[in-house]
Amino acid sequence: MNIYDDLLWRGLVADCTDLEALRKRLGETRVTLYCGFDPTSDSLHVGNLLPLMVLRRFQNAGHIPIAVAGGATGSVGDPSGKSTERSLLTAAQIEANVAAVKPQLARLLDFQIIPNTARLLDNAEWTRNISFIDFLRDIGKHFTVNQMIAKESVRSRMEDRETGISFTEFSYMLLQAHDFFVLARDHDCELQVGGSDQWGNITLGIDLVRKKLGRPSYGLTMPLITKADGTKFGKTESGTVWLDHRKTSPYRFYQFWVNTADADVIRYMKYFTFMGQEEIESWEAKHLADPGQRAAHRELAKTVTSLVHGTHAAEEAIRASEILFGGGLLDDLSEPTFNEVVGEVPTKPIDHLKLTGPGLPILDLFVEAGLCPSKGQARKDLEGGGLYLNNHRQTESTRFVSSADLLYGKHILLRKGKRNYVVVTAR
RNA sequence: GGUGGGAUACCCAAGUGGCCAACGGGGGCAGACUGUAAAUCUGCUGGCUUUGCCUUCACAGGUUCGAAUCCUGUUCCCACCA
Repeated sequence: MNIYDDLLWRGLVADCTDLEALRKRLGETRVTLYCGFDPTSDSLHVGNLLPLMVLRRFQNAGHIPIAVAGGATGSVGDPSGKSTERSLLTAAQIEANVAAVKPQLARLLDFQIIPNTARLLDNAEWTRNISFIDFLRDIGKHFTVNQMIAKESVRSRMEDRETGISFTEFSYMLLQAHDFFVLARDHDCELQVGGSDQWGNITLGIDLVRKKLGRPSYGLTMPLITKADGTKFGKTESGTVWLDHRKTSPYRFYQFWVNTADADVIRYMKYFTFMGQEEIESWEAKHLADPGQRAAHRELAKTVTSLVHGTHAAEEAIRASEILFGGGLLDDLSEPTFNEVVGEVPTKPIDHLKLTGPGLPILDLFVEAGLCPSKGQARKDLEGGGLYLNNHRQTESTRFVSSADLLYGKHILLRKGKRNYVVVTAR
C-alpha cells in the first residue's frame, strides 16, 4: 500500500497541497520530508507523538524523515492556534528544552537503517548566523505583508484588538518558511508535515521554495486529535501527559491509554500504533464482541507505552496496573512484585519514629499522605467505606497505624476510593 | 450626580430574629452496580480533641437572652433616571 493511502485509511490526512501529485511522487522514489517540533517545554507530550509517528511511518515506507528541533522558531513563538501572545522563553530555557527534546525525537526514528537514515536537526544551526539585514533582503523580499496578514493565525489575532500580535510572532511564519527552504536546498526535502494548525506556515514555505529554487514541494497536515466527550486530548486530571518518564511515569502513561473511551480506541490505534489494517480490524472485532474485556484498550496502551518507554517499562506498568486494579489482597504478594507499585504511584516518606509504639491515628496518616484534605473529611471518607490500608477496607476511625502494619518492614499502601493510591514509606 | 436593588459555602441560588454549618441545583469526593467505562441509585461536601465544641452568610460596629436575618457606617456590584 502506498504510504499516502495508509495515512488516508488511518484518518491522518486533514489536508494536502496537491493530493494526486503527492501520491504519485511518493510512489516514484525516495522522498525526504520534515516536521518541526518547537521546544516550548522540557519534554514532548502525547500530542507531539502523532506527527512524530507520521515521520516514522514515512521512514518505514522507505522515505527519509528529518525531525527538526525548533531552537530558533521556539525562541520566537508560533502564533498558530494561540489566541494570546505568549511570553518568551529565555535562551537558556530554549537550549535546555532542545537538549531534552532531541533524544525524545530520536527515540521514535531509525538512525541505523540504510539508505533512508533519519536526521535530527536544530533550526538554530542555520538561523543563528544570518544577519537581520540579510534575512530581510533574502527572505522577506519574497513575501508581501498582504499575504501574511491573510493567514488565519495572524488574522484572528488582528481582529482581536485587545490582544493583538507582536511583530515577533508575526514574523514566525517567515522563519518556518526559511526552514523549509534550507532543508529543500541542503537536504532535498520535498514535503513538510504537521498539525492542521500548521497549514498556513507550510504553504508559505512551499511558496518560498518555489520562488528561490524553482521546485515544487508538498504540504500535508494531520487532523486535530479529538475525544469522544469533547474534552482536550492529552490531558488528565493531573495535567499534560508527557513523554518524559520523570514528568509522567510509565504507569501513568499506560493508564492514560487504557482509559481511552470506547468510541476512540480504534481510531487511536490507527493514529498511535504501526499495526496494519488487518490487525487493527481484528482488534476492533474483538472489542465489539466484548467491550467489557477492553482488549483493544490494553493492546493500545501496551503498544504505545512500549514504543515510548520500552518494553521493559511497559511490562512493569502492566504489572503495577494488575496489582492496583486487580483488587487482590497484598498478603501473598512478593516484595519484588510490590516494588513495581512503589514508584508508579505517589510516595510519601514518613518518619519511622511516628510508627513506633502505639503509632499514628489512621485519619492523620491519610491526611499526611495527601489523600484527604482534612481529618474531618478523612473521617467521613472512612465512614463511607472509602479508605483502605494495604487494600483492607478500614472501619475504625480510632485505629492506630504502627510499624506492625508495614509491608516488608518498609511500606504502607493507602488507598482512597478505587484508584487513588499513596505508598507511605518509613524512613 | 439622583433613586432603587444586591453582596450567602467551589459555582449558581434559597433563607428576612431562635427549629441555621445554613433548602435546592451544578460541580467534586466516596459507596452500590459495572468494564479501572457510560448511565443509574445512595451518602458526603467549614474545622476539630465529633452524641459535643469552635469559626463562617461583603467589611466594621450596634440592638437583643439570642442575628445570615434588625439598625448604623464602609467598600464593591447591578438596574432605572440625569
